[in-house]
Amino acid sequence: MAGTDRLRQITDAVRSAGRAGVAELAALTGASEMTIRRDLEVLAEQGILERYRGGARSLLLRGEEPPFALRTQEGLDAKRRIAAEVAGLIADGESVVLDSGTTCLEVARVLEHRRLTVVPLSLHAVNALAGAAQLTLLVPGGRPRQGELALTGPLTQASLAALRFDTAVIGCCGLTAADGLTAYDLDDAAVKRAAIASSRRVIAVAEAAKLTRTALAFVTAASALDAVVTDETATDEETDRLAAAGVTVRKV
Amino acid sequence: MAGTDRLRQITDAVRSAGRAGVAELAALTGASEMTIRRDLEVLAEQGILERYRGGARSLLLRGEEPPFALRTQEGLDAKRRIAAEVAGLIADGESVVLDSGTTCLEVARVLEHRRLTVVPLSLHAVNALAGAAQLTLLVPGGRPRQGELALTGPLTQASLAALRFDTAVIGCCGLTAADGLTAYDLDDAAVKRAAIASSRRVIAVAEAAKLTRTALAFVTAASALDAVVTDETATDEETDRLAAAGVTVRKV
DNA sequence: CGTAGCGAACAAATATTACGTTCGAAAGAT
DNA sequence: ATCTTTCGAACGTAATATTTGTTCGCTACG
Repeated sequence: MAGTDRLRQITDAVRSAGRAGVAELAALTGASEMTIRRDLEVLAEQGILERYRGGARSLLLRGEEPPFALRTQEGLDAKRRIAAEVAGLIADGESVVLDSGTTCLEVARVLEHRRLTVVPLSLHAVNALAGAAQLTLLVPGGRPRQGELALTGPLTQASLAALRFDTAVIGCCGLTAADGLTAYDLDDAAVKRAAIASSRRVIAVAEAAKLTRTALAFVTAASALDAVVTDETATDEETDRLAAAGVTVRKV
Repeated sequence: MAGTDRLRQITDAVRSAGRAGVAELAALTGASEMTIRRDLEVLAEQGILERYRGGARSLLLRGEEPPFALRTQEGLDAKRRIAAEVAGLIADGESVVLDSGTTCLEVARVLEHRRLTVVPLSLHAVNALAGAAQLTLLVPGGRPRQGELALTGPLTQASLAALRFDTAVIGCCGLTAADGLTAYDLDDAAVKRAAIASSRRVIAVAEAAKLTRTALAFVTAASALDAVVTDETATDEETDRLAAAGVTVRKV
């Protein structure tokens, strides 16, 4: 799909200016106005922007998390490498709780043909694993959040409380030695905590960018993590601080 | 896809004869042997048949339930009509538990844009409803059964026990006044019972063919049902008996 | 060790999707 | 109320993906 690139352009333009006109976007992308309108329709459906006559305004507040569909594409290579590394840390036969988020989705894809018990906390991962014959898939209950399809709420908490895992693979929005592992969404954070509480070992996955960020909801201190897998662009400064907190850090 | 028709032909031929050769199937369908081999590969992956050198043998035991992918297509019209009728019986704002099975999947599709709280017992229905903005989707926990993707097990039971519904829409494998509502799978039957136990009103959906069948696992007596929606090809004989048991019967 | 069947690789045909253009209708401006 | 602009449905075309057939070296089985 050549349109993906254009959708990105439109999203960026609308987000940075707050709003943009159809003609303007057509000139920017080189596509016809009709195509732009169709794109805007798609993006509006994803909740990324809001249409008005003649253009669209951004619904993405600065500082807010960009939508899932966008994040899946970003740094895909790094995510794949991280996922492969995580897969290497998990032994056959283990039971694993797999957090929501795009990085964890890549982990799901890598685990598809392994002999494991996996409990994914996002429907995206559930779908990725639904066809796997070897793997024992267990779905926790919960309310899927729009777009993200992350399961949260009392049903999720109850499901996790009823289970015990060898390993938790946890994604995050921010992770620093000082502020610990943080998330944007409070409900998500509660689920992550429940997953960690039911697990013997915790592996956090975080692209380099996240090691310099702190999000709203505190999940757990860095010292509670057993391992962090990040990508090679992470600075030693950050990773050394995590290592000092007693975490095994892997850059890939 | 023109191939769907051919897959059906192959499935039928292999099932009725027990096994069939590649050349034979190529002659039957008018396709090349290579195409037949590819088809057999697909069907083998779905667990419908088993390949051997020169052909394939059926894995579908007589009397056993055919796989999900096949059943979705069968009597689709009747299922759609039944689904529309069920949708009419449900008022906005209700909370609904929606059983697994192909007929209930059609019900899910019809409910997509309604303002309801829906708890589907199959991941197929979950996926059909995941994009719906109006609708409050709640996923029960559980272990998805291969192909069917029906959620079963203690997690499902626990999720259902924690909820109360206005309406349960229940599918079945067999439904007669004498034997009640029955299912092929014991775990499924347990989930159906739990769903019924948490619901104020129970609507059963059943194509006409099911009104003459009885499957292994007993779920509930016909008298426990509030309504049955079936298609027009159902005989009065059957529907009258159900009506006599105190069930409202709708033929569409 | 020969032969029938297999499946990878390539090529052709076909279906699907994306895109642009036109045009009648609707929204907003004057 | 009228005019202008934008919208989106409908259609045709181009690009792309999927399906199907053919060839050919390889493998399993007799």
